[in-house]
Amino acid sequence: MAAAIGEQRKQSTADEAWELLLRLMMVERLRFRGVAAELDLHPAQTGALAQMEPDTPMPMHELAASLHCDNSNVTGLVDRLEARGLVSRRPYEHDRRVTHIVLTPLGIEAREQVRTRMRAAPQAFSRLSRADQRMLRDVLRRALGTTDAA
Amino acid sequence: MAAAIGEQRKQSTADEAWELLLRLMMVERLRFRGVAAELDLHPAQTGALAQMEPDTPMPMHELAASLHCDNSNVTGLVDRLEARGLVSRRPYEHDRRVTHIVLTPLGIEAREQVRTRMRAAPQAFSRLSRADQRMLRDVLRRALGTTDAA
DNA sequence: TATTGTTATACTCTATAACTATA
DNA sequence: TATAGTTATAGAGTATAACAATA
Repeated sequence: MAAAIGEQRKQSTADEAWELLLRLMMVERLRFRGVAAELDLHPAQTGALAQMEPDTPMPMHELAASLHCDNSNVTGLVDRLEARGLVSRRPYEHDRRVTHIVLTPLGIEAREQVRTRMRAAPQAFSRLSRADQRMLRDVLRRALGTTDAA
Repeated sequence: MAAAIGEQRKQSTADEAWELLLRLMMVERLRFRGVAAELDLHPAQTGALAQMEPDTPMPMHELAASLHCDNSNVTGLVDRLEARGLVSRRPYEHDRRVTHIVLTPLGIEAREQVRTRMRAAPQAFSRLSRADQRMLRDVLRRALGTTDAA
């Protein structure tokens, strides 16, 4: 039952941890989708909102870069967010090629919804003792680099 | 610079761990996309392949369930995988409403590619000591339930 | 009656290429 | 020349509703 076709050889400890993490993320992805659906937004749209800061105009090409997609993609994305009243375009005087995007009050609210809902730890974590939670956090800090390296 | 608008109040230890995890997954998502792109497949298509087992025919509605999407979605998905020679449809005699999907040899190979490439732990984990790796794995096991509960 | 898979429809995402207006 | 954003185009994902075949 375990050694089916000879599929899995030796799995390192790190690989085992990664497998567990993938399983967790599969579950959590449903939460993402649920939040987006409740706001009647496409997942990509919630992603865009999550990238933005209130009162912080963002050049469209910068949004494209954060989303790892083409500029042309952002045009339509912003069109639809703007039609929904969540963001608005604003010309940027110092470089007239650039257009800035800003969150509207409605957009700020939606963005807060997304962030607060997604920032809550998964249910699976509440199962852990406080010591385990600290251990998990500290190990992840070390993995990602205490400073900022990703 | 840290307390901008009063955005973040108190963040629990579990929430901190979750935030780190989200940061990790943002990076790893690029790996997913890269693997799919290298195989010239859409991410959803690689997901479908990953769900299937070699020599294990799968009803289409079951595939839809694993992917958390509608049956009608799977029709087109399988159409395209079949056109690529990665899967094939097979009638199921015992219930003639059902169609089974099976991986072709080419599909098995692609599925192996996807799985082996995605099963490797992220680079961030190699930065950890063996003790940390074990700790991470064991905590995650406890979080997800040693048995199977998610 | 309920389920499986398909079709039709509509909307969104996504990339590429060509275009403009700037720089 | 290079960059920012748009447009046009094409292909894929996704859901809903309606449908035929089967249970």
